[in-house]
Amino acid sequence: MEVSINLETNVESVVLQPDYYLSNFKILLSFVADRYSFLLSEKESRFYKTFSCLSADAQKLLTRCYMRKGQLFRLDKLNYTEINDKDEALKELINANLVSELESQSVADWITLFNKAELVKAFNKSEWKNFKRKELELFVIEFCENHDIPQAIIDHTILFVPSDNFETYRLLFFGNLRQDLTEFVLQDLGLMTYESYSISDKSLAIKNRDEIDALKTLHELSELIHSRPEWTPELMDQAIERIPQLQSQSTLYLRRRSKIIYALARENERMGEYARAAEMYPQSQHELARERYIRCLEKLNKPELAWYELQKLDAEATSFHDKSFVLTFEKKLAKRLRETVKNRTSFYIEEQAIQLSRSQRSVELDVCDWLAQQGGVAYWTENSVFNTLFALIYWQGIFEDIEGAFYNPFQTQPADIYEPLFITRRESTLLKIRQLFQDGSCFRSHIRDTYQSKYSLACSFAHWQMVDAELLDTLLEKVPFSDMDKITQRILSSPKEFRSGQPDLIYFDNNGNYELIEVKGPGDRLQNNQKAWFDFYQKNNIPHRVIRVIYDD
DNA sequence: GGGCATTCCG
DNA sequence: TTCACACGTTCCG
DNA sequence: GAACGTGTGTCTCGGAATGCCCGG
Ligand SMILES: [Mn+2]
Ligand SMILES: [Mn+2]
Repeated sequence: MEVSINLETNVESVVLQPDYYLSNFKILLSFVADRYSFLLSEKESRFYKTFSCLSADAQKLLTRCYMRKGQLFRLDKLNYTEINDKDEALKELINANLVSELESQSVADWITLFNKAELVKAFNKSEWKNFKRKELELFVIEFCENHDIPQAIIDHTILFVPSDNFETYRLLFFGNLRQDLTEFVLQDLGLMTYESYSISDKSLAIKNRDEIDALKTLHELSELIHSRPEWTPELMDQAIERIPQLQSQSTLYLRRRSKIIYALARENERMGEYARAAEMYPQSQHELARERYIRCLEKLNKPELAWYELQKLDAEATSFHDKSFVLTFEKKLAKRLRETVKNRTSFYIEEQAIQLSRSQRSVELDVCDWLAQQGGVAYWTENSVFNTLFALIYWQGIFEDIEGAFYNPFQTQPADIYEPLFITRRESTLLKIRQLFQDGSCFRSHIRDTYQSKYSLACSFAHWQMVDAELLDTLLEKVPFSDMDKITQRILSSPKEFRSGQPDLIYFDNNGNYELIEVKGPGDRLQNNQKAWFDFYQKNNIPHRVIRVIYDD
């Protein structure tokens, strides 16, 4: 039986209104004003009122600025045909205190707004022409210390458009600061379609005022870390100083704070600051924080404490990663402390070595071809196959209207998907789904129905382009339901831990069998999360293989 | 002038 | 705003 | 072998414009 697919909407046929972005911006503002007014400061509430009273031109100009990067703009670069009277709009915005002309004389503020040619010309220094951007900036800065800023620069009107109010609205609307107004456009153009869950009045991303400021700070720290700066002790001090100390049980807040603390502590390790790192890790709920903490204790010459923490971790360890860490690290510590270690069986798996001649393509594709020569067909899918099946099977649970799970219209997964309570909150729905499978015959139609009705809807686990209708048919035909069920149940038990680590290939031979195959190049080895899956396959009689490629040179 | 990254836009 | 994976180097017992 | 750092392809799309660098 074939799986048919709804045709996607024709992207070309969609034409947006000239003021599409203003409509979207207004939707965002009113959504927040309706749901979160109890969190807004006086200033933020006034912002909404003030904005609403502006002329359409002024609203458009301000929104256009918010859509751009940064808070400083050259007036001559703000050109929009749909704005009738830019100068009048600007006057309005300045009167409303939403925009001001830049007063700062600081070079660093305006220098990025000019390109090299403009700077060379404005300073009338043709000898600077061949400098690289970085060098040129140094000369400009030095020159401005002793001279007036050239008229050619001053002649440009530079606008300062503070975005802190908008950032608050954006944070409350999305529940994060990574999404922005382009979400609306992508949806309107039909490039992205979201599941139509309902968002109740009580389903809020943030519930305390203090969390707003804390989350903003965490986002700034996250951007700092992501920019990979040169970590000097001073910079690190400043960063750590900024970590919010707010006591809140909000999982959103704790998760993001834990991530920042972990990243900064890890950076302290690289700087050799093990003592400080060891102070930080216990404050983080990051899944690797306990391991790093113990490593730091060992570096700090506290093997007894490290041993104690390691035994504690061993008793509580649930993840394969923690267990294998305990296994290797206790040997190292035991030697030092003359302790004895329990005899544990470590993971082992046989590899099949094959010899191939070098090609231009990836080793995975080489093995796909090799398998095809043996008969049958192989797909390079990594995690996408079983994550997609997981989504298809448990879709109704994943997108169930649970309070707090969905708080903006552009989510690809519920907010609590990585929490242990995810399953408990959806217990009855998940049970109903499982009951469908009691007689073992309904699962195919359940999966097919979901595939057909939800096809192309955005879900962080569903990879529609990777698992096309043909592959889905093959899967349903060749993979026994009991295997599919075991694997997807495992993903359900901890989506965060088990959404990765699945092998490279899925292979279907000519005798109706399937097999999960990990390809390893000459210098590559199984990673921990890959071992965890193979361990699971071994214990559950799921067909699996590791193929080691050797190139004949 | 080509190659590449970033930004803006719909 | 990654994240998942592969690959190369260094270090140590 | 263990541990670490880094590179690469996914990136929520795809095109146009801009800016920078580098080699001819
Ligand atoms: Mn792989
Ligand atoms: Mn592989």
